Amino acid sequence: MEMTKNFEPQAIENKWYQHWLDKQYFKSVPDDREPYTIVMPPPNVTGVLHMGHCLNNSIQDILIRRARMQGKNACWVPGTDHASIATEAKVVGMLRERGITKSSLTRDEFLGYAWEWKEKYGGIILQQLKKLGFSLDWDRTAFTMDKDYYNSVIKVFIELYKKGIIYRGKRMINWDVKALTALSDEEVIRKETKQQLFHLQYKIEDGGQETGAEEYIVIATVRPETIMGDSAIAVHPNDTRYTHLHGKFALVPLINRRIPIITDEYVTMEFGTGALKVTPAHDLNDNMLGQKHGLEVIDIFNDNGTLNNDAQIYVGLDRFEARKKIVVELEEKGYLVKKEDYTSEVGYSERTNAVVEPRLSLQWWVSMKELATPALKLVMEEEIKFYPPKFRNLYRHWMENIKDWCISRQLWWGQRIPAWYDAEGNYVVAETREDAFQQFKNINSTSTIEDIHQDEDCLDTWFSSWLWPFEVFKGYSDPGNKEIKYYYPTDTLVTAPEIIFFWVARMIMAGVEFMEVKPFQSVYFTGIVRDKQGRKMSKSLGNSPDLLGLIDQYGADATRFGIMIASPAGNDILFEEAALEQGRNFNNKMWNAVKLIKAWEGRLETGNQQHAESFAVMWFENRLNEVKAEVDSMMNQFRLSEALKTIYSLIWDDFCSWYLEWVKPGFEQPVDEGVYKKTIAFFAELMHLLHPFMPFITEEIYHLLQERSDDLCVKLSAKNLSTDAEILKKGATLKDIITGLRDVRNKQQIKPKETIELFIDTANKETYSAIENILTKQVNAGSFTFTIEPVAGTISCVIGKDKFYIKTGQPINTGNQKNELLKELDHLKGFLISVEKKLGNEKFVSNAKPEVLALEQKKRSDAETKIKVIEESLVSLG
RNA sequence: GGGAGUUUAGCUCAGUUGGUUUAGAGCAUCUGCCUUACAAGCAGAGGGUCGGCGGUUCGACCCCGUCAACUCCCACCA
Repeated sequence: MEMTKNFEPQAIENKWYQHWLDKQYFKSVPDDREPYTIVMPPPNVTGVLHMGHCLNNSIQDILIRRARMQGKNACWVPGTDHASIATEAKVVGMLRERGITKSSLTRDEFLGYAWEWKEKYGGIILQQLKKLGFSLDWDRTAFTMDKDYYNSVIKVFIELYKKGIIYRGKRMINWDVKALTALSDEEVIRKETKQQLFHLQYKIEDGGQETGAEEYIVIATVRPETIMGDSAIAVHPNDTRYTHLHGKFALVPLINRRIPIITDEYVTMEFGTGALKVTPAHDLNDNMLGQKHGLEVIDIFNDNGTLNNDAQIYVGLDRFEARKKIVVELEEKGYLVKKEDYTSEVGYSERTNAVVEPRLSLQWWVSMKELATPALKLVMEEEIKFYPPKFRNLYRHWMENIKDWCISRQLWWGQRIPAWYDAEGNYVVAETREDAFQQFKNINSTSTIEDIHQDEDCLDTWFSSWLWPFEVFKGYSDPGNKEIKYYYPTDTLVTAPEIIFFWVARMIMAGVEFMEVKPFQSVYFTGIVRDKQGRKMSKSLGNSPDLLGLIDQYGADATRFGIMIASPAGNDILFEEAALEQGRNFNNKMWNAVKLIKAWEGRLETGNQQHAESFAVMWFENRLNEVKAEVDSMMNQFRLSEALKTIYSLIWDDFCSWYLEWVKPGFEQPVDEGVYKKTIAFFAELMHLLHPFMPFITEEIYHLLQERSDDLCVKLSAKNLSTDAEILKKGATLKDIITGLRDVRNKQQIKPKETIELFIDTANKETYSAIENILTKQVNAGSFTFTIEPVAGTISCVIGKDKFYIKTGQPINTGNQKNELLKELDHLKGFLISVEKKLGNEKFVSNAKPEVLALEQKKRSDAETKIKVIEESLVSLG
């Protein structure tokens, strides 16, 4: 069979992915095996594949494929999140293009369009994931708005309400005065904005009685139009400028309302005048101060940002118009003492670009304290392990300072809040209208069933995704079913640290609350994918590479390699296309190794095995086992990037550069069949080891190596075998000698094709019997002779404790050689001095552990021997 | 403002309870090779007072203190 010059991924990727699907290798059903479960963090249904997904899911696929090959029942659940805000925005945008406004539609009409949109465009990302070879159980594809899932979210709401954990309350939220909706913090964009800071003076009530002059206190504000909502003026308790005013009252300009002067350490003395006007209805911090000091809350705005009756003046005027007018009036009446330019961050609505108005509003909340306590404990006691562990601190800090969770959103796309209101404004929480009606009757409401209406708002997306690890197995909607009992708790959650609070923490809470068991054993936090300059990849910077284009160009395996090789757990990864090139080159390396081995097929012989070949086979077998154990240990610690590097080096260096060169026959020479079979077996094992990282090429090579009826994808790992340290050491020595002699050849500028005569002065002749043939082949030596004295007219060098003499046809550059030896001698002498210093130190000798002492002594004697050998060589050089 | 983390070769990172030859890898660089698997390759090499200073110790990349630089998270200084 003819193999292409280089590996061509496109040709084989679709073939194998389809084959794996046809064979249902990714499908999981409960059985007797140990389960290994991962639930994929559901991407937004509107999402398209980017680097973050590639990294995240590559890691999951590596874990899942490895578990599958270890004989576990691997189950990886795909799915998407309805992403209420993002999706609703997309649908609104789509409607706008068609000339339809959301406000012209009924809720049902809008949802009709939304579902239509979801069916058409949603889940593109899932198709894209297939391109990367991810072994997800597609039959399990879940969606947070699936019927059962939706119902579970509603039932969870009702359950928590009944437990008193969910409540309705008036709190500060971000209000969009154009869209007339609350916004989540994520939808608020902060922008540096040029403003003016106004210094206003408030008259002190009964101030300046001693002097007879009127007394004022000056505050600084960027929002003079809100003074009518002021409830206090706050100063720092230690601010001596205002000590005499503690406990007094001031009068709000223009409306002359009497407000107290309070003290609070929150006030920064250095800022502005050190006096702060407190407007609890229109500023989050002021609201906090208001609650603390029991201040009145005066809301002076309507929903649309105009002033209401409580403002008393400028009623009906827009807030910014009112600002202009009130500044003029304040100035005219002498209240404005100073005006300065000032830049600060102002929040704008992501969708309407309106300046966000902090506003008190009735919303639904989840009380977090009682949910957080057990969830914190699980992580602190390492019942749930975090990788890397530094995130435990972050988690603890947040959980200990947790705030209640606002879960209502003024959106239609999502689970509709199951709260019902009667004509009198009473409310109940119920799954259905009928149920709600019954409850109203019980509280003697006079409303008819037609009078009552459901809450218009829907729930925060995270209020559905926090159920993900168990509800994908219907753990809540069908408690105790076979699947939830088998798959839950899941094994590893792989996610970004950015959503540790939004999602990870809440899943832990939900797991404990509703399943009474933690949702996963461990959490692996990935890094953030950055560009070469360390910038976060983002749409606006335009620095996100075209992932699908890269896959086309380099292949899925190379893409996976490129992103995994540079991503230690929890560290950000700097993405470079060069890493993908490295992956592509690695593919070619393996591809060409297959070509080499396949070329031997026609010239197999039996009973021709050389000493050298059997050493090579023995050595590689041990080396392979050694690395397999290392890889296992790294994988168990989630050191995936290191594991991949280790496998890469095993294949490229140990297998291709050393082993294959050692067993490679000369031109048109026969190959021993035993060696050939062993080589095929090694290669297959290497593919097995690499498969979780690079599934396509490994499966392809596995089948190219020999006709098979099985597939690598589901091939079970063999037990790890023990290794023979002696053979490994001998192999390492052999490598050192070969490298050392090649170095001499290079430095002496001996042409690669020129053969040399090699003489060896060694105390361990028997060591060389096994490796002699390999050695001569690898350094292109025409002869190999033992000697016990220097050989005249040769280049000498010392490797380990053995001396080598190289005879060549070329004239010898003794100067070069001498310099090399002197350099080496210098290094050794310096080293010896440091060791002797240590051994000459009485305290070291008496304190160090015996094995450390013995080691130092060995270092000394080794160094002494080497120095002696080099000095002899120098003497013979003259 | 609070908290956490990072600082080791030109770049990206390893370095596992302080002692395993005066620090390792990949990429990049340099030198020599179109050697019958692979030039997207082969062979070899160079390159680091482990951020600064101080301390503990017989011994510090590793432990402690301090300073500096950078990063992230939380917190809407009006």
